[in-house]
Amino acid sequence: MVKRRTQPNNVSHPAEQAFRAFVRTWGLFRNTMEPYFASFGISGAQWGVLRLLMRSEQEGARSLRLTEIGERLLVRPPSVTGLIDRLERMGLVARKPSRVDRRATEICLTPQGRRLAKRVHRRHGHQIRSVMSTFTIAETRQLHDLMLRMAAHLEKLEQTRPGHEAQR
Amino acid sequence: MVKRRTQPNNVSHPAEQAFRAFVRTWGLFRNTMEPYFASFGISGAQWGVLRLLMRSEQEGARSLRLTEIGERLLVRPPSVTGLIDRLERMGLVARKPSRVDRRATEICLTPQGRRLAKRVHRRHGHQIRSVMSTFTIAETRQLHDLMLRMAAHLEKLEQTRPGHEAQR
DNA sequence: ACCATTTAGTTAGGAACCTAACCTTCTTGT
DNA sequence: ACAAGAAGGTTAGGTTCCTAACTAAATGGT
Repeated sequence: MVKRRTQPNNVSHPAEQAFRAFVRTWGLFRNTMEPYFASFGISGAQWGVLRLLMRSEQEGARSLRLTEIGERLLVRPPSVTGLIDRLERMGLVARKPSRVDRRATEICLTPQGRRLAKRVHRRHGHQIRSVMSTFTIAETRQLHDLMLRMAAHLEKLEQTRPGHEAQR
Repeated sequence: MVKRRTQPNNVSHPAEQAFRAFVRTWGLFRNTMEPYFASFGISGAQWGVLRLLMRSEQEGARSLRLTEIGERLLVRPPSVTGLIDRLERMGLVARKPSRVDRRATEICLTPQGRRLAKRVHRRHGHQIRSVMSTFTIAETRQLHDLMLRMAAHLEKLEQTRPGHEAQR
């Protein structure tokens, strides 16, 4: 019985420690953010959509397609369908058929959705700075840099993953 | 109409940039890890449970309570119930009533669950190092440190949050 | 001793993800 | 021109999370 490539018990590779810390921190982050969004009557994912629509309005685009929303939020089409269904039922968002492509649906904010998005946006900077307030500016930039690098790496991994032909 | 505490359009605070990068990276991370776990026929959450049980076996404790599992995985009791239900149905885990506390249930690995956990564990180091392979060792340690600090901060925030009496 | 509270776990119902399979409509190769 | 394939979106069914409300057992104060 040969022991190979195995760390001594309880002493793991630095990569594994960082990996676990990342997972755990995400859990705590989620547990912090969801109640915050709930205080506005929405979820984190819903804020993602509202924010995206608000942004694209500011850039002159009045609406987005489901597919575009999914790509930007890293979520697959069926999830977007459900997300938009609920936002539409809440009166925050509206679907309208695209003129140029009869398969496509355009999503835009309703006036009520726009008001809510602005209300959240006004408080959001506060919330973010509160969550990030343990870090100095230098550390914040370090984190930003590490996250961008990791994201780029994961995107590259995804492209080279087997069984990855036509999807996404 | 006074503009206060608002960043010029599209140029956000460093904290906000890091925050967004963290969220986006998590999305990519999830999209990488879930298919990996799926190749073993389990989910990330299920691996969390199997790993915890494997660890506690190594430390001499043959079983864990639902509540303990939930605390360690940062998940609430009803989620643990469902998670264990499915693992039990898959034959990877078994429930048995505690002798010392008739309210409590002890969860332990079945032989099949133990075999699977070991099989995943053998590949897991590889997978982790592949995900983290963009980082130098120094950067990995930096990430680890930042994550631990952020986790500690979020735990502190949680304790000072209003409406937080007897839960968790 | 006994009643009130706390703790362990479950159930019910809802949101956010996923894959697989499907219908339409657009695009493209011949 | 037209059939094959790609692309936009939905439906079906499953997992993982949540809160609220519940049962049963343990604990603790008087």
